[in-house]
Amino acid sequence: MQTYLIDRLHDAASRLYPGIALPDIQIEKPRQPEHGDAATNLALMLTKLVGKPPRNVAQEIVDAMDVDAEHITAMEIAGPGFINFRFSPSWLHIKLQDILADESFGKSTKLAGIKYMVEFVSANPTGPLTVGHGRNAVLGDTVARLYEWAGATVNREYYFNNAGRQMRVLGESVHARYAQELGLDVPLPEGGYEGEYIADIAHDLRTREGDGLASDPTNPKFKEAAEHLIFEDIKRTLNRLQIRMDTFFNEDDLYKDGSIERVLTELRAKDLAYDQDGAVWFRTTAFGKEKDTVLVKSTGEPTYRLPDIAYHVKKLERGFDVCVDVFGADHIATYPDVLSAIQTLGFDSKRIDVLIYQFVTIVKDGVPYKMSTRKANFITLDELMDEVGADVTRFFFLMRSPGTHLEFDIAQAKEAGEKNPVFYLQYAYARIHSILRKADSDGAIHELPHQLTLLNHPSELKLLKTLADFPDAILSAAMSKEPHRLINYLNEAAVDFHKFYHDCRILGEEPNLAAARTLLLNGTARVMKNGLTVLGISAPEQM
RNA sequence: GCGCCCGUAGCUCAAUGGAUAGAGCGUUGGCCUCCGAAGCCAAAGGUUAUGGGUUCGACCCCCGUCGGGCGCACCA
Repeated sequence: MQTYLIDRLHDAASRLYPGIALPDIQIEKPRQPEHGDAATNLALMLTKLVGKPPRNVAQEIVDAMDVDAEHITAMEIAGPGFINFRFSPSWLHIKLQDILADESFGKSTKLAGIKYMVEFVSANPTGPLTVGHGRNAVLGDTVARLYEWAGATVNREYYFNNAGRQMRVLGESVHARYAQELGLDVPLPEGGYEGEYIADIAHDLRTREGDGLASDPTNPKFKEAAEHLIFEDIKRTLNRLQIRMDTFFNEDDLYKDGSIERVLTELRAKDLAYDQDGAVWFRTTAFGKEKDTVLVKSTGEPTYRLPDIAYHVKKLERGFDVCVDVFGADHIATYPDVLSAIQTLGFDSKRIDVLIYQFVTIVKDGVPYKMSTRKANFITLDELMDEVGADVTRFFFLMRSPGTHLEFDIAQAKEAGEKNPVFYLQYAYARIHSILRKADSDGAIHELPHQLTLLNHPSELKLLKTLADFPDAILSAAMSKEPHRLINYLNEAAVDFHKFYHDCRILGEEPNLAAARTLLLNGTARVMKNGLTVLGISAPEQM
C-alpha cells in the first residue's frame, strides 16, 4: 500500500516539477483517525525547493495524482500541508485475499540475493551462558530471522577462542577439582573458576580417564574435557532458545591458515603497523584516535585486535555481502579500529555492520546484582528458562530497544507467568483458534471471496489495515535491526483483534457475514503466527 | 580528564523531524444467562532532566549543564 502511494506521488511530483531532485517520499500512519489511513509530508518538503506555500504545493500534487478510486477514496490537505489518504474498503478486502492466499505472508524479496552473516553469542567456552549472554543470543538470532523474512540468506556464526589465558586457568581449575575429588589438597589456581560445573567436569573426566591425571596440572585433557562439555551445554541452552548456529569459527584457525600473518604484512606495507619497544603497533592515530594501539605484545603474542581484524577480513573473503556483529556496549570503542583496518585493506567497511545493545541489569530482591562467570554467582540462561520458559525469555530480551538498558527483575520475571505481555499475543492467537474450531464443527462456513465486501464495521476495517501493514513492519524491524518494532506491531494487531472480537459477533450471524468474519479470523491468525515465528516464539492453538 | 550510550506517567518502556507524546504494570470505577474475562471500556497520572540553538514544525538534530551506565591495558 505504501509502495503504491509512493509510486503515484513520485509520478505526480516529477511531472509537476521536472527540474527538481525529489526528496525521499515518506508515508506515515497518522495517529489520529480523522487524519486518514496514510499521510505524506511531501508538500512540506518540497515547499522550499519549488518556492510555493506548502498547502498550494499539496493542492497541485493532489490535482496531478492519478489514483484508482478502487484503492483510494479520499485525498485531503490538512494542517500545514499534509496530504491524507483514505483507503477504500475494497482495497482492504483484496489485501485480505492476498493474506489468505499466501501461507508465508510477510515475507518479501527486498533483500533477495544478499548473503548475510550474523555473528553472535561468541562466548568463550568457560562456563554456561548467563542472562547477560541472553540478550546477545536472542537479538542476534531474531535479527537473522528478520533478514530471512526480508528475503536474504543468512549464516549464523559463533566465534570463539579456546587458546587464551582464560582457557588455561579453566583447565587448571578442572585439575584442582579433579585432585580434590581424589582427596588431594590442591587449591584452585589464582583467579580460578569457582562454579560447581567445574567439579562436574572433573568428575566426568575421572569416570572416563581414571585417577592417573592428578600429577600434571598442564595436561591438555583438563582443558579439552572442559571445553567439550561446556560447548555441549551451551548448544543445549541455545537449542532450548530455538537458536541453531550454522557455523562455529575457532580463532585459532586464523593463525593456522596464515590470516594473522598476512594482515600484519599488509598493514606494514601500508605503513599502518610499526615496531616500537619490542611490540608491533597499529597506527590508529591515522584514523583520529589519540593513541596508537598494540597489535602484537613484546612477548610475541597478539592482542585480540589483530585476530579481530583478520577474522573480519576472512568473513568478507568468504563471500558474505554484509557481516553483522552483535556486541555489548563494552565493545563500542574497539570496533572502529576494525572498520578502519578493513577499509585500508581494500574492503568497503560498510559491509561490516554492528548491532550494539546496552547491558542487562540484573535486579534481585530489589537490588542490582553483580555477576561474574569466574565467581559463579551468575544466573544462567537455563535457570531463567526453567522459571519462565523459553517464550517469555525470548520475548523479554526483544521487547525493548537494543539501545536502552534492560532492567531484568528476577522476581518479576519469575512471577510474570500469565501476566506477561507475551501471553497477550498468544492468547489472541489461541482465542482465534478456539472460534475457528467451533466454526468448523458448525460446518456452515464457505470460503467465497466476494463475501469479504460484508466486512465494513470500523473495527473490521481497522484490523484489516493493520494486517496489511505486516510486511512493512517486518522490513522496518529488519532494516533498523530493532526487533521490538515487530513486537509493537503485533501488539497493535492483537489490540485490533480483541476490539473486533468485542464489537462483532462471528458465529450465529447471518451465514454470509459469519463466513466473511471467519476469513478475517484466518487472516489475523496467519499474521499472528508468522509474526511470532519471526520472533522465535511459539503460537499455541490452545493454552 | 577523553570517548560512546541513556535521562519520557509512581515503576518498566514506546513514539521515520510531523498534527492532540502512547502502552503495560500499579491505582480507581464499570462489563460475562451470549464465539476463551489470560479479555474489553473508562478515570487519574507529563513543563519529554535542564539552558540555549537550528526550522514551517523538535522527545528526536546541534552546543552547554546536571544525573546514570560502559569503555579509555603490551587483559579478552
